Amino acid sequence: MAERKREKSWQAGPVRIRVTLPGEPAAAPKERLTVDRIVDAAMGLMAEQGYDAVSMRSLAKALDTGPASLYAHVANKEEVDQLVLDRISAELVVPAPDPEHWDEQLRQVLRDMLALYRRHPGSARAAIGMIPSGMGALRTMEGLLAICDAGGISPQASAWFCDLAAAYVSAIAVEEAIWMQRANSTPPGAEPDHTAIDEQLRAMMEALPAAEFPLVTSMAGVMTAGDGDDRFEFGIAVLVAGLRAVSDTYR
Amino acid sequence: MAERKREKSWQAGPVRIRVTLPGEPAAAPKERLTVDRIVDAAMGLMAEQGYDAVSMRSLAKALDTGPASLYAHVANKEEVDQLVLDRISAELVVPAPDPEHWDEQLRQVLRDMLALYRRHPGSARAAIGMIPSGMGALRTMEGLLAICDAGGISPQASAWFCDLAAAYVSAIAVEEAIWMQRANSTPPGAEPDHTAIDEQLRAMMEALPAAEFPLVTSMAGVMTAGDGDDRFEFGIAVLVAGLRAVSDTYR
DNA sequence: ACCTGAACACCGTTCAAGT
DNA sequence: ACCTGAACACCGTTCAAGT
Repeated sequence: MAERKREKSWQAGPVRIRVTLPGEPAAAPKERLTVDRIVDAAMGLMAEQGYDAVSMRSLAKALDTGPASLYAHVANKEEVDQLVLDRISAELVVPAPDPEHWDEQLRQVLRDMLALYRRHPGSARAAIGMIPSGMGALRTMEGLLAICDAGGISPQASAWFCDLAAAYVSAIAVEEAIWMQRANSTPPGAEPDHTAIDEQLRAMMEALPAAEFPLVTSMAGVMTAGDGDDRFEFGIAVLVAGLRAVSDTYR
Repeated sequence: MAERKREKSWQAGPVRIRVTLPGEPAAAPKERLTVDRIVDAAMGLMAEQGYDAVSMRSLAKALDTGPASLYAHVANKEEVDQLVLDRISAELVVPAPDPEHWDEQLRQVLRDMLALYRRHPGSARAAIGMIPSGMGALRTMEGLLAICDAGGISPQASAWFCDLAAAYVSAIAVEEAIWMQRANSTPPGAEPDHTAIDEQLRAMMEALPAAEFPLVTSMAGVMTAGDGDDRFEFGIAVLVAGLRAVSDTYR
């Protein structure tokens, strides 16, 4: 880690020569703080220890300074979150629209969005309540609109669908992130262990008074069936089928 | 407030007689701490100042004790959130299923869920990542399953739809709550001022390079159209129509 | 059994001072 | 222009001590 820092400091910027006197321990030539380095550190902390581990103070420590130094480069923690999301969303590629397969394309983009959140554990938590105004998010929107258009979906329905889909995917991602953190000692990044929690949940539902909860008790199995992917696949199937069904009434 | 406390302390529990010596200032006879009073205080703080204003410390201050005292009645902050949600969810009434109007009934329950979150500002934030295991949430599930069943929806689709719907509604509610808090000085509780934010967002989209963002720029108007209710109405229309369309493939 | 004060290990943000 | 130390006003939780 410290090794990588030193390398970079030789690559970037004007060369800074440092004379190390014989006895003196080779003090790490402190690299200048930049927005990019702050974002790098934030993503690293998130990936390793989850969203809650990212604070202005932990960030500063990771960058080997005090928290106050960060404020010369970012306005506040919210801006850090925004920047992290911008960086991440650049990874998503939306395919050119194919009118024959617009619905499968739509579902695939939603799958890719969830995969993106999963690939960057903690990022979903940062996305809560964020208005997606970064270039990456806008590119994704443009792509989604193009696919909807190719599918003959009305503009109003397409536009609102972007909202709906983003809300759904991020909600699922946040849920997963929190479960993972709760089922602790699991390293963040892996998919949450649905089966373990579901087993408990199922037992709880079955133990409910059948008179008051006839359906929940009898359907406990089906309610806790499937892993995260199964449920997500159902979710995006509902969304896209619903969009098709509703499109004409929102012209 | 101190007045109300004194009243209650005379009503409930064994009578406690307090002799006040002439010169002594009439010290408020401190009411015993209970889980209910903690939940009351939490809901009050949330309603008045939003979710972030509820901390174990602010809660303790509102109850006129130190934070440590709370831990005799609740395990931690998460349990407080859980208890608040349990309390709130008891307010939701799910109608008896009417096979003729199952889809409208479903949409109405989702509307009521959002209304519930709005009526208790901050509650949506508490719901993030919470597994709905309280009695209120389970009753709501039972009701939703009954309506789906009346509509001929397959059990697997019904079960997963409960998840999907809950995720969507709470995501919207959280979004609204955060926007409201950001558009500060607005008292929590009212609907967020969509028009103001959307005007800005629309201008931003229209200012984008048209070559790279042909659809976003040309559809800026339609993308920012409608208030929260319009968008939510679209969302639940998509959800319910999608459920109908997809039901048979999930048997 | 319930409550308390004090402490521990944290937060985000600001600001005067340094280089 | 950029960085720093120190401070301000907070967090959740624990724990020994009191009643």
